[in-house]
Amino acid sequence: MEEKKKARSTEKKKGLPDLPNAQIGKVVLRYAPDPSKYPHIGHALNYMINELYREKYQGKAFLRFDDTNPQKVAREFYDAIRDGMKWVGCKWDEEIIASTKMELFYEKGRMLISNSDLYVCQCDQETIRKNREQMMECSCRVRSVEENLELFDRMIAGEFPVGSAVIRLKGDMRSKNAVMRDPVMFRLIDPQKTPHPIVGDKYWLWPTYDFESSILEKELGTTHVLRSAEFGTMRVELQSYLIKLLGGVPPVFHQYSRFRITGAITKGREIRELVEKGIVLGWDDIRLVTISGLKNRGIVPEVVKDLVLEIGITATNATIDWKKIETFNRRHLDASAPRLFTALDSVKVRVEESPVDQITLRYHPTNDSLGERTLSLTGDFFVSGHDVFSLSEGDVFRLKDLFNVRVVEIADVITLEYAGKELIPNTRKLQWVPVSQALSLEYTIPHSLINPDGSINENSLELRKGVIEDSITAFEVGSLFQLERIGFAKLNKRRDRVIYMHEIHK
RNA sequence: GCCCCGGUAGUGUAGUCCGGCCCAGCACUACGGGCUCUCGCCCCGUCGACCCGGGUUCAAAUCCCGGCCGGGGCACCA
Repeated sequence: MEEKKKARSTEKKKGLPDLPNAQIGKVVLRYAPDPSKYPHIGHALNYMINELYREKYQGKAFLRFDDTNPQKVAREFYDAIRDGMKWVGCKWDEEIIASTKMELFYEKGRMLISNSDLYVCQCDQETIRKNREQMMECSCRVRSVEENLELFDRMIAGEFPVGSAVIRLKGDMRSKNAVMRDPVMFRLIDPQKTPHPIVGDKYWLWPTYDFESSILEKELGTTHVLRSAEFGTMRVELQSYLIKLLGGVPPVFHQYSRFRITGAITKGREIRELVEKGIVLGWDDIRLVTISGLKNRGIVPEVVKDLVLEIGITATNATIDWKKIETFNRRHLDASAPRLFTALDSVKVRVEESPVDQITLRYHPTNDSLGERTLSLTGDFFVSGHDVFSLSEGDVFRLKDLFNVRVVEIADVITLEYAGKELIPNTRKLQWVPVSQALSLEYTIPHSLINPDGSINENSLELRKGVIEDSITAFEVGSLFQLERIGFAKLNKRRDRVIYMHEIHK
């Protein structure tokens, strides 16, 4: 019994569950973002899910931009998405931009019209909506193939005003699934008013998502669609139906639930509001969970994988605690980040007759590859004000990794005296910065953007000052550190003798 | 309103298909302890859950029915 329990607990653990109908080497996946927003952690998770399955089955993956709504897509997002995917560590074999496949969509449109699967509908939007609700077919449905073909080409040519006609699928107006009730496959969009960032003002007639993605699913030979549940289960029937009409085999659809992050704003619209109101500094603000925000914050991409493996691809709504992200990140950073001494709200102390004038310290207690630095000492040090606060005259404490000191006098400058080199068990140990090697530190601490009551926290950036050892100048801007006894931090910039950093997390 | 889907400790999950090996496993958090020249990492321990009500059965987290709660969808968005 004991053994069985053990087997059960160790057997799982790593990796995502198997996909149905998946064979090594034959899986075809696609990342299908729509370039109308900056990618956030949710997209990162989606990318990673696909990436993990691509690896698991040694499959093929496409990056496919579903950019068939010129009213929404914008140039800047294509690169933001590519960058996000690269950061997360996703690989793709080929990139497809849907808007460059318009002739294919038209060709398939004509084919389906010829097969009487599509028809031109000239009812207005409201009528279409009502008819679908009441399961009623409209008279446009009986138009001849020839006439449909002619109208289709005239729509492509821009001869119809926007809104005056659409192309619909001859579905099933009596279906329980409302999506199957003759959905719109093409609609008119004025290219003069909203030119497309990739193809400009060339096209009037644009496929809808269901049509576009189904065509491309078939062309690409997609075997598995892994996406979040926001697409809805009703679309699966439609898209499968369309793919069959085109002579393809529908992929396996796997839709996992969306998730929330506690203390973070994940809705694109709300992030946009924060950016526009100037509450955050931009889409890459360190308080945001956009991919660029996380990257800026100092979250390492491995965390995305950790999260996916932890959450899996279940249908239940998951709430990710931001603390979880910190925990995962801390583990990665703990192994790789150099340690540095910092004193916040620094206070100067003087050690009289300091017997040591130089010391070499490792950047990491166990990671040899990070090397070491040598600090020269004059007897004058900075320590954190917070530490000094609780000191009384006569107290003995230790300057960490250096020697013990006894408090002689607490005045403007705190005077200490050397009190031995040997480590005394249970002594307090304070980190220190030699005055001769101290640079000013501007330390920003990000707090949650949301107050416990749900309102926006307008003061979510706390600024603290201190000093940091000048060893930091040996590192590049963007490097990640552990400031001992303070937290993990990222170097943002250096200006003259001032170092700018922010706290990634404790 | 109409369609789906889901509800296992504070959180995330395993188990549910094919009822017994589950008086429910793992991880994070919290708490306690150990290690450590960091308030970090690591190690050990403790608390803690099958939404509710019926039914089927020798036996139900697992099957059936009803309820409650949560999520998604029902666009000329993706």
